[in-house]
Amino acid sequence: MDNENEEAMNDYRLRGRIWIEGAEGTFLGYGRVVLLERIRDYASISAAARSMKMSYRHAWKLVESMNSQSRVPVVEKTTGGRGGGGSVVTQAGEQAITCFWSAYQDFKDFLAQRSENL
Amino acid sequence: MDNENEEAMNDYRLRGRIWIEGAEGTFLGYGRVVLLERIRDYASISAAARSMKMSYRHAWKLVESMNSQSRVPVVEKTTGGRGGGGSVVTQAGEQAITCFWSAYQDFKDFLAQRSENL
DNA sequence: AATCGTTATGTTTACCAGTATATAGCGTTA
DNA sequence: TAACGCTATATACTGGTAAACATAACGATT
Repeated sequence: MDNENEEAMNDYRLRGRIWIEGAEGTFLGYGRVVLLERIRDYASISAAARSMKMSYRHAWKLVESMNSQSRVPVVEKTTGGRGGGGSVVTQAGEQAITCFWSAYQDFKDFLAQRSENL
Repeated sequence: MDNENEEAMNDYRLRGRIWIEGAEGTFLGYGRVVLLERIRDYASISAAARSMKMSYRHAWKLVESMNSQSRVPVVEKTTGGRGGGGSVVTQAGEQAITCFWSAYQDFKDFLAQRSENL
């Protein structure tokens, strides 16, 4: 196909974000899910936060927010003991992760699809 | 259908936002499109801004941003004259409005669709 | 009982987007 | 030519969010 006299290529992109809202606002978003995954990987909120260059305080608040909006906690925390304690992502947490990535993938497809012919 | 022993109704909602990006970042978003529509309705950036309780400065910046990212301006501004001047939304602006609402509607459908069974 | 690294939580600081304020320039109309 | 209300633009202020800082509590292990 000859491109010479065609309209200029579309250099606009459709972009966006999605999140899952619960009773108190955001329940799950991109950052929260990545945090969950890292908590799972490191078995520690503080290590997860460090790995994302996020302040522990902030990470802790996010976990509180998620737990308080879930019937079953997404993260179980242990205080004290050998190594000072730690945290694990529950089955419900794993489901939340999967659920979000599923919606996220569809959303990415949607954006790519609708980015053509803007 | 008997609801007694069913899983609790889903009280999560999938939410999100979308915007169209150009070379310098956001080109069109919800607020910008509403602003465009009001500029069209009032034939004035300042009246449009007032009607949205948005500062004139902010509105003006948004218009600059949109115009600078569009091959053809979306708003044409007139300085001085009867009434001090004014602004009109161009054909390209109208197209931008339509284009965004179209994507927005599809996005709303997507969110509603994916909100079921979270 | 001393240690360790984590969870838990309050307090202060830094930052930035948007608002407020102020002023100049413009050009048609009366 | 005076006036009007809008565009144009600089500077200062503000409020809310995230980061930074600072401790305290905890409990298995040694």
